[in-house]
Amino acid sequence: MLYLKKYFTEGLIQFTILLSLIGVRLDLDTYLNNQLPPLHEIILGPSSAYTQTQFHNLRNTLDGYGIHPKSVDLDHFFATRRLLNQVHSLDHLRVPSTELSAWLVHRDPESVVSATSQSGPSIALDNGGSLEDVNNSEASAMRGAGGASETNYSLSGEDSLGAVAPEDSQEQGERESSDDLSKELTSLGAQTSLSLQECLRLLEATFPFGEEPEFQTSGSTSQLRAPTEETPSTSQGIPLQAPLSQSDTPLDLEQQWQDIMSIMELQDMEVNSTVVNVTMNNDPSNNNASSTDSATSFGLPRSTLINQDVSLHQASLPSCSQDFPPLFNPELDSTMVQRPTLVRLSSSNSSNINSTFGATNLTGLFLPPPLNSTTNLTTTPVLPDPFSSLLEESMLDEISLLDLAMEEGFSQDQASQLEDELDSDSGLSLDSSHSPASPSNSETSCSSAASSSSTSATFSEEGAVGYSTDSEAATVEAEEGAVGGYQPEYSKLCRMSYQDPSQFHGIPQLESVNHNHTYNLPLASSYSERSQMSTSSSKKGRDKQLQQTKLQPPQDFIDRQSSRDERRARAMDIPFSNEKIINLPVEEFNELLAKHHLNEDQLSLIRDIRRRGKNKMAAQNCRKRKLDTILKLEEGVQDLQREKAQLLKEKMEYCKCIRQTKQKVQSLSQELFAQLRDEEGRPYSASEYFLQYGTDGVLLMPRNMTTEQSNKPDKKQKDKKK
DNA sequence: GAGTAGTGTCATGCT
DNA sequence: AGAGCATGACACTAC
Repeated sequence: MLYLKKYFTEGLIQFTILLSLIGVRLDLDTYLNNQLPPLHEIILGPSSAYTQTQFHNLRNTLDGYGIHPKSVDLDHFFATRRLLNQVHSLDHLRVPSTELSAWLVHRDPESVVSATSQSGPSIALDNGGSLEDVNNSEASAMRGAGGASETNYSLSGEDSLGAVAPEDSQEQGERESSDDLSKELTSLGAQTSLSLQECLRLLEATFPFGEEPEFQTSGSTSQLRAPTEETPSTSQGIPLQAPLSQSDTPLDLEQQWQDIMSIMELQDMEVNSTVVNVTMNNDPSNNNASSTDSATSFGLPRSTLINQDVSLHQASLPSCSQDFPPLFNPELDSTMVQRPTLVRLSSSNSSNINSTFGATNLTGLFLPPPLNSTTNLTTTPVLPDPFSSLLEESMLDEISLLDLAMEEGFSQDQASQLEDELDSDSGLSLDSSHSPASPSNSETSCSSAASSSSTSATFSEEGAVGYSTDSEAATVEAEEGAVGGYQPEYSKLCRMSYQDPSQFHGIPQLESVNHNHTYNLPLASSYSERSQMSTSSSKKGRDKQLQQTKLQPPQDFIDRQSSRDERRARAMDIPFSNEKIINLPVEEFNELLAKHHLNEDQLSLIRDIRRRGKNKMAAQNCRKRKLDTILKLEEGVQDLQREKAQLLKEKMEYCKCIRQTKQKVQSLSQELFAQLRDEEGRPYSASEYFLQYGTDGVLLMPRNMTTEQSNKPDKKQKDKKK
């Protein structure tokens, strides 16, 4: 658990990640015990109901809908969003890494145990031959997926790709037991390479479908070292399957988790062009520290191991931009380009790849299917599709879209707004805080017929709300409880609706109601406000305060809670309520003043009260408008982010399509190239010639041909219209 | 005690 | 010109 602590120290984000993933892991413990589908899904992403539930839970609890803007849970919320985004970015990383572990197997027959027991993230670097195999398998997987013909594309003409070593004995060995497998692999030790399919078939034959220990588990340092040290035990025919899958399961989960973390952190790091740098990037702080306890594969130990056993030094990371520049925009590429890092760890000879498959590999890095297909071919056919479908569809659709949308723009305010939208009752009472007959009531009547009927009926009874009715109204409001729970919080403010006096024209009572009644009876306004405050279940403190307040003498309470103008009005013996002073239409107001013989001080005070009351309501509306404006802007941002996410998704789909097309073109061109013969019947050398596609067909062009020369197709060229 | 949110009030400009 | 509205700024209060 030490590594957990270390992750904890890295911040709340990782804490949240841990929490969420712990849940997954717990589920998968039983999942594993039942010998059910492999652990790939854990690494690859939420392909099971567990993760789905997990994300639903995240969304339900942490997406802000149920979080108050001031709630500290928002920290979890935003952290979770980042987590989800990070998980999104993981989608294309897992499979390539898992695929590569197979190469460790075939590369070093002595390390069968390690390769089979370790995970994909353990980077098995190999030389050109391996790469060729990878490409072959990848291409065949592509063809298989695309329904293309099973043309053999062993790339016979490509010397640089290294040897293709399909062995008949290996074909037999794939049906044999693990003992035989070990022996076979041992016997193959002298070989530089063998085809990926053959190797993986052997593995598949040894490890029945669904278990696949070699791909499920992360390679720990100790385990990685074990093969070379404990080769005899392996070669002695010890059953590989059971012990590995059983004993390594708990550790594997940890390792996979750390692999996830490692790759997540990798994505945040700058991609280096060499494998050594990449591994160095992994070590220093996070991964190395986290991997020490559980001996995860991404730390320095693994790189050391790889350097020792698999000669990573010769590996290089080809530049993605070489082959596939225009397809990536900086935004998308920032993550996509980094993903190939792990994949490239296994690519020791990029030039070979590029020369033969062109953008295939690079595009394959962009999207998982081809690499997945490779893994799929040999290990779990279920893996790739669920992976891609879940990550690209489910996660992008259900999580990424929303999360991306919320990533920047989903503020606490919007969270509270959404919360309020779900909780219509609470939103009705905002302005009722001032008094039962306050504008909120009228506004409530605007938004809720039920509540308006009760409140407005109460307050319009008298026209100008009297003290008694206010008290009653306060009681009504308090009794309504759910409708009138006053919470002077942002989210409640957001629910304020504008005063719309025009709605009440012709209805003097309602028009009168449609104003702030703060200047009503002091007791009514403040007391009812506090009553409403007490109705809020979340304001227990206020409730206690209210209980104490209720015990106090009413007059005392009135004096204390009255506004200045109310007190002044009482002191000046103003014969009508502040409610009337403020809310009456100017004509009625003037008539009211005319009815009563008032001195100058009284008139001045009344006019001040009216002015201040009007201004107070105006200020409330102004603030409400501000908030609504902010919310609308945030909604706009959210919409734009959703749109952006959708566009990104479409872009990915287009890129996927382009990649597949490129692969097809590449395979066809290779097939075509292999069939081409010169005048003497000899095949053209791939190092000397290449195929150029033009509008009039395919031209065979010498590589040393300059651009100008290429414009003159008078050289050796053949038009192969296919 | 400081920070913050909510609210009331004033001043000002505009309709 | 007066009334009303909108809004920035400030002060007060409660948390």
